Amino acid sequence: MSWVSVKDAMGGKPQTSCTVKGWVRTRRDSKAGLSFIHVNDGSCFDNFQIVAPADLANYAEEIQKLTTGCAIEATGTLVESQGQGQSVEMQASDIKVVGWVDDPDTYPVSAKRHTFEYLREQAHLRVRTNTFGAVTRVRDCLAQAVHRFFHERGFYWIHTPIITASDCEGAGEMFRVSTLDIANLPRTPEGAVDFSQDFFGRDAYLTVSGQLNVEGFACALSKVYTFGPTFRAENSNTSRHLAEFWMIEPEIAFANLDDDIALAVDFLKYLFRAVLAERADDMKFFAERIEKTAIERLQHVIDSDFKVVSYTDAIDILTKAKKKFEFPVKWGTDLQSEHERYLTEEHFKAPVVVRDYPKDIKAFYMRANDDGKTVAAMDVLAPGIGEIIGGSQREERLDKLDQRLDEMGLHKDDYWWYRDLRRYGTVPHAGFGLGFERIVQFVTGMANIRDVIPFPRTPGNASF
RNA sequence: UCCCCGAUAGCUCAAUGGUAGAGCGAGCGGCUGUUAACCGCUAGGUUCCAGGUUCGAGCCCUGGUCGGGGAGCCA
Repeated sequence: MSWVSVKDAMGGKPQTSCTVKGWVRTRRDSKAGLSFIHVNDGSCFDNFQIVAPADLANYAEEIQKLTTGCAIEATGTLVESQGQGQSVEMQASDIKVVGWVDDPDTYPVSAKRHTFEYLREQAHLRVRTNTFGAVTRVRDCLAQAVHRFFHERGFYWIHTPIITASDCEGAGEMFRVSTLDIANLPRTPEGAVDFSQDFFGRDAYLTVSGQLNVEGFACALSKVYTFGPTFRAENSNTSRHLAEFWMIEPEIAFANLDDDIALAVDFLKYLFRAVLAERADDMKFFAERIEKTAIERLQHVIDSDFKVVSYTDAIDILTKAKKKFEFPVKWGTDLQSEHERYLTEEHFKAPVVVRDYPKDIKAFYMRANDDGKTVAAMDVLAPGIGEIIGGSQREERLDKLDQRLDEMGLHKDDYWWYRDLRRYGTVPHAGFGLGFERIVQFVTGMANIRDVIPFPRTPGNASF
């Protein structure tokens, strides 16, 4: 039998017949001889009102026993609603109960307010709530927009490896990947674990970044990006960190830091426009119930000219600021989040790009500037959230790259293929990285990053 | 990982070291073209786990687990 989504039913023509399927959110009985059933199937934020007349064959036996969470299939005629709150509803002629709720008293997602902390323990059911349904749709909208943005501009999506044999990526603690018997590890004569007997014939890890890999593809296909899972084994217990998260990393060839910044600005504006246009229903909910400024702050970023300021000038601004900072402002040290927030929220009152950071606080692959002190790195700071993007122009000159590897005590042999890219037709290139969940957080206003990913993985928690 | 706070009914929270309570949810009934409706009644407890102090521990002490806020690290 054909059926339609709740979204389509609500936009349907009165006096037409259809079937909808979904899960009961609430049921109210009226002694006027009918029940009101609100059904949601995830196709949109709103619930669909089904009017069940008492003369349905299963009215007393089943309809009046429906509780939150039951799955039903309802067939009837669309009519203009006699009540407030919806324009179209269904006058049902047949309602089948597809799945009952085993014990309504202990149904974990009953029709009442729940804390996000509690719902996190019910991650398989929390998506049936208004908030998590909305988060899921917005997350999908953003993911689709990410691919659309790059596709429209001729970028290729590169599936960089999840497993890496490179333990020198330097971006954080890594998860080891191994098939060795932990209870009975093979040993070398010296007593070390013998990874030559492991699956890959050496030690291996889960990736912390696809950047080094994707640089190779940029130096052949010109415009590329990664969008995939990323893993950090850091013992971080914050509302902004996950052990498993999704990261987006574009990389462009024949490009400098200015091109990189322009791309980042376009990218953010594109994503925010997409979500405002496509998920107005969910964004209205976030603005009403989660974060009052959810919509206006996206619009603000879309309408703003991003300010671009050098790190050195940013230090100057912070030094002259009347505000007292907990951490001292000093050239050569990284900006604290309080410093970043001052720049974007108080001084510029707009999104800010800070560029040209001291080389000693940045990674080896960032391109040395002519001043000998700074590198072509940039961070995009947004009001209300702080750092949202980090990127750089990459060092394409082999002698300069080797110099940095030496200075930082890294072994050239470990980077042989990365160095090859500088030996064979090297070109200026640049890119940036952005944590997908942080964008979802910024857009929705959700305070904890664990609530914007379906099944969060954090230290001490890999449930579900 | 560090600092601070917390864990009691399905959920959110009360309870001077002395009989464990309320609201919501659930069940039953009433009322109503209703909107997370409203009114009444009923049921519902290994007080996170393991020890300890005490005549007596939800409450005090020790250790642990998990959660929250902040910090660091970052995306």
